[in-house]
Amino acid sequence: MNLSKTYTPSDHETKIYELWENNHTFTPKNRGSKKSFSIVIPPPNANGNLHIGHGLGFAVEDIAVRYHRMKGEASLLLPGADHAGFETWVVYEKHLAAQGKSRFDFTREELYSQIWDFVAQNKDNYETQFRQLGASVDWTRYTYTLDKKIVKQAYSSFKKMWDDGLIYRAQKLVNFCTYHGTGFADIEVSHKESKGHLWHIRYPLSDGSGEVVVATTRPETMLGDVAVAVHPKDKRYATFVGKTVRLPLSNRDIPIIADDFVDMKFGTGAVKITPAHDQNDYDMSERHDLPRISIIGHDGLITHEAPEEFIGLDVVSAREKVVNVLIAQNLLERREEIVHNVGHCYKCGTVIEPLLREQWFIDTTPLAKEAIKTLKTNEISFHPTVKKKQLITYLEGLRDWNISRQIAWGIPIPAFQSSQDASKWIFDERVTKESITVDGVVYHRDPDVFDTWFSSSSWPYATLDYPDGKDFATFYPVSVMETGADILYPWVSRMIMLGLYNTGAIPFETVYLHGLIQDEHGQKMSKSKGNVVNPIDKVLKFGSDAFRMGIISGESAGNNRPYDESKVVGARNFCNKLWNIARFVQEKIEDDLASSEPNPISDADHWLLSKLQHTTEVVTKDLDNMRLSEAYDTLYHFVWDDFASWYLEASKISPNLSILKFSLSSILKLCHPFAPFITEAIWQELAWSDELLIISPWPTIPDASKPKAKKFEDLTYIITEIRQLSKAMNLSKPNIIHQSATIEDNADLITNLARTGSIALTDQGRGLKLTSAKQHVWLDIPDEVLTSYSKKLVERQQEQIKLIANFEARLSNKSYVDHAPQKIVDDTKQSLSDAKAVLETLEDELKRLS
RNA sequence: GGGCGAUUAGCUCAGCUGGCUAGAGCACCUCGUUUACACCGAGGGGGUCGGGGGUUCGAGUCCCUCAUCGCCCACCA
Repeated sequence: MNLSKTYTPSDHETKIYELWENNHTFTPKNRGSKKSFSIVIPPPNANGNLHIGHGLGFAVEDIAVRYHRMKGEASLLLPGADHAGFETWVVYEKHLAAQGKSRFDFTREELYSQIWDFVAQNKDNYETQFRQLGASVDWTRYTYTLDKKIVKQAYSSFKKMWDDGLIYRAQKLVNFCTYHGTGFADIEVSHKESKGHLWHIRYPLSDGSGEVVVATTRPETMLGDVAVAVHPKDKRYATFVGKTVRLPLSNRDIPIIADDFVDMKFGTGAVKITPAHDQNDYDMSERHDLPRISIIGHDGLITHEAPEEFIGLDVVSAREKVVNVLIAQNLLERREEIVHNVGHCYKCGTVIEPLLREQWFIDTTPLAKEAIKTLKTNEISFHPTVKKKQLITYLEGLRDWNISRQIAWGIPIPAFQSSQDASKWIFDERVTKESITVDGVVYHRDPDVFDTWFSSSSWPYATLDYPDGKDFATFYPVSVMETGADILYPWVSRMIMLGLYNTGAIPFETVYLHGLIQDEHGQKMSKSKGNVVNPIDKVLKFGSDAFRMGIISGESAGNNRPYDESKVVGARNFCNKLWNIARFVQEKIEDDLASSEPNPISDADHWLLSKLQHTTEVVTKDLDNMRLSEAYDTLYHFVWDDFASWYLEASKISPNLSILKFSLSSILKLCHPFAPFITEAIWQELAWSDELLIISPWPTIPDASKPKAKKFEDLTYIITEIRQLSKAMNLSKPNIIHQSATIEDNADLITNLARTGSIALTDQGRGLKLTSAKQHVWLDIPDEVLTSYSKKLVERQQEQIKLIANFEARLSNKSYVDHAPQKIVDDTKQSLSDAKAVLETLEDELKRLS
């Protein structure tokens, strides 16, 4: 074996990943075992590069899967890629624009196939990045969201809902982006506070007996007004209800109606009603049976429904012109500045227009009801728990889901419209045909595609070959759904609804939501701000293991967190520590290939074994509960502080090869889920190891002698105190005298670790007595030297006095002694007597000095 | 307008069901070439856990309230 001084990740990572892959270690084994563990990866956009959120997500997922794999469970991490309908569409449109073209230059089929190729070009890139991050995904089960089985599932979900009457087609208001030319679900609209105006416009009564002043933020929509509404109890307008006003500009007579919805306190208390361009007004039109006049088209321009002079204007120009005409006719009473919420397209920022359009909708009421019921019975656990409550609240207020999208890139909706009766639609999967003939009637294909979230709602079981696949039987429900907290509503909620609806079972047992990684200043990362941290850059710079440990360090479910490179650096250093620990152990063991069971002899051996046992228990429990950061922290300190700083140092005096071997092996196993590459790289170098670390069993640690472990523990306190005192008094190799067999037995150890001079037994103590352990140990120093330390002694004396007062007060409180658990009271008594002993020692020394 | 979260060392954060004489990493200070590691070793300084009130023998941890910051949802024209 020949390990270099520092660990160089790039020398190993590619080779190690190939080693795992070539040995098919990612494909689940032990299918017959009682337990299985599965995670299906939230498929990243096949077209894009992985971002830091994926880096975090994969780290969490891969740690969990590697742990369960080592526990001997059939473990699956299923990789995938998302065609990401709208997201990719946006990218491709930019790509077209760069070539001076647009979507209007091609047919839908042409676009679809062009984008297919465009995405395929990036596939290699994408898979390379998965490998660089060390994700132990089973490539044989790689699934693309446009794979046949996923499309098939989308169609069968659609058909089932159609048959169950949950799918309906209706002309309703749709959130429409006029730039991208497509509608969105409510949840995809991004609301932003914007400055605007509230315009007060005079609407004269048709009979000339007066006027009603309405207040609106969108004067141009008055071209589509069909009524004016007031509150039924509003005395100001009581006599107006039932009359009509002559709508300015359009010169139509429209009724004044009464409706509870109107807020008397807002504006003038009179609202103009434009059902085709406002959700509230639409709802009111349903209640009062009002017509709907669309005056803004899907192109964002004023339609022919409007008066001649406005036709073809965009919304902004139309607004300006309407206002000018109103001013000219003296119909504008005043203008008020206000701040209100306006919906925007989350991609391009265009103001979303609510427009009338025929779309496919899912009646979500029964689906949400089932989901809420399931959530309330705690069948699915959440990290963090608070998200479940939020999800229930969201589902309780859910509106029907518009699943039609007017883009070319996506799964075509398998529905055809009758050429004879526009209201008649049939389900048919022959979507590659523009029209089909059924029973002599010609039907035309719906040109729209599904909302991507609709097909991805079935991801947990469609990937596992629902309903008949072996994987479905073994791995469903998925053990952990790990994803970003930001897609709780659009994705997680729908997977639960659709999973229950389609399979009759929960889609996953646990939801783990990670927060957003922000830049180092807590700002959201975005390309436009130029503050994006590329995970692959960090992998190349610090190593894959360092990146993943750095990124999960401090991770707590659901919390957003700034990227902290110092954690990655710390993790890189930790990797190097592991490397050098291995070098040291290998050097001691040399070619001793005899495999031997751990055979603890010295106090240090017992101490190390008991620490290792405790660490293993804690780490196992934390991993079971997805407390990854805590597990990592525990391991880090065990490896660095207990094993390297104490045990290895002690081993320099008298090495126990069996314990060195056993503990290094155990450490590599425990660290493997967190740092897969370096642990495997070391494992492959070890003379005594066999097989592959990735599939070796999770460690079990034998019991050690508690009293012996305690003896070493005391030694660590004594050594630390000697170091402290030496430093404080600037001593070089102080001599030690004592009356302790433990010290006698471990004199060499103390000499080396505490850098002391001679160590000798004594009848009579002198110098400075140590206070950290029960053994009688003195630093053999003259009183003159001790005097220099007296100030510190007084400080320590004061501390002890305070402590003692504290403990005594507690123990003299009868309520405390009566109510607190016995163990707590005993501990306090122990602490008190310890503190008193320390104080006594300190006071003796001070007395002598004075 | 509703809902949720956060506020602990200079920075980023742990602290799960109340027992803490409050922790970690980084940063900072001092010393150190002891043959695994300077991506290191040893030692050290630094916090009245946002303010106020309450429950309790005991509160960073539970409750109320205020303040500040953040996120999400919502149809105030």
